[in-house]
Amino acid sequence: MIRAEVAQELRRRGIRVTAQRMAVAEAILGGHEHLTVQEIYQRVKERFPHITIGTIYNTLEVLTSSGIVQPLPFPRGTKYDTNMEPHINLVCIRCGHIEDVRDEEGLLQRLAQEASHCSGYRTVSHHMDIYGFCPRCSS
Amino acid sequence: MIRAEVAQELRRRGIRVTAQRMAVAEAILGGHEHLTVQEIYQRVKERFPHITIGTIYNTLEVLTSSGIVQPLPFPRGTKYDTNMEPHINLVCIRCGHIEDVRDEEGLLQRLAQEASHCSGYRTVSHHMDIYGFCPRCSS
DNA sequence: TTTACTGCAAAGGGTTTGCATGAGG
DNA sequence: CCTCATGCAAACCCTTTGCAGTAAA
Repeated sequence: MIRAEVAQELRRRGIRVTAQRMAVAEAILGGHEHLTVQEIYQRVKERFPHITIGTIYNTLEVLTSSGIVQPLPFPRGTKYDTNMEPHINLVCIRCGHIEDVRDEEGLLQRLAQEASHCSGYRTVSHHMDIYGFCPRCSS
Repeated sequence: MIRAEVAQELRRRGIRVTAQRMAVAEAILGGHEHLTVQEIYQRVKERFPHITIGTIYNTLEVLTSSGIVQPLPFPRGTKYDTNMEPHINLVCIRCGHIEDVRDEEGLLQRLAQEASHCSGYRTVSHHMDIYGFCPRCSS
C-alpha cells in the first residue's frame, strides 16, 4: 500500500488525514517490515521531533482498525506487519528477525475455515507464527 | 498431564520440586485452561498467601522450558496453555474466551514443515490463532 | 551441607489516559 | 467554526531484577 492509498482509505472512513498519521504510515510501509513501536517512534521523530509515543499508539490503533497494518503481539512488545495477505511469520527466536512466507496452496485459509466451521465461531482473521532459528543464526 | 508427571519431569531435569511450583502447575493444569498470570497468582495465593508474583513468573518460566505449559502472547499479557498437542486457538475478540481445535488432518504440521523447508529456518515450534466471535458473542 | 528457590521491594518497559492547545474538514 | 488530533505528563499495568533468608536434595 502506498501513501495516496492510505490517505484515501482514511478519508473514506471519515478519519482525519494529518501529517503525523501519514508519517507513521510511511515509516511502517516504507520498506522495512515488522517494526516495533519504539522503532516507528524513532523514525517518525526524525520528521516530527515533538511527536510523542502517545500519538504513535493512537495512530497505530487508527491504522489497525482501518485494515492498513496488523499488530503482532510478542512477549516484549507489539510489532507491526504491513503484509495484509494471508501468510505465515517465521520468527527467529535468537535474533528476532521475522520473515513472511506466502500461503501458496491456501492451506492457512482452509485450516481457518474448517476450524471455524466445526466450532461455531464467526471468524474474522487469523495469524500463524513459526518459531525457530533463521539461516544466519543456525550456524 | 497430572501432578506426579510434573514432579517427575522436573526431577528428571534436575530442577527442584517445591510446594510452590507444584501449586502453580496444579492451578494451570487443573481443569481451567488459558489462564492469565494474574489468574494463576490469585489461585495459588489461596494456598500460599505470601507467594509473590515474582515467584509465579519464575515458575512459569521453569514450566515453559520444561515443556509442561506453553505461553500465548496477547496484547494485554500472557496466557498459559496446557495443551501441548499441535492445535489451533480460537480466540473470541469480544469476551476473550479461547477454545482449542485439534489439527485433525495434520495440516498445521505440514504447513510448518513446508514453510521451514523453503525458508531455511530450523523450526522449533509453531502457533496458530484464529480471531472471531464465539457462538455466545455472535448473537 | 550445599545450592537453588522464595519472598520482598524496587525498578524497568510497554501502553493508556486526561487535559489544554492546535489543526483538519 | 466545530470537532477531532496532538503534545505533554502522569499513571497503569506487566514483567524483571537484586538480595537476604530459607528449604530441597
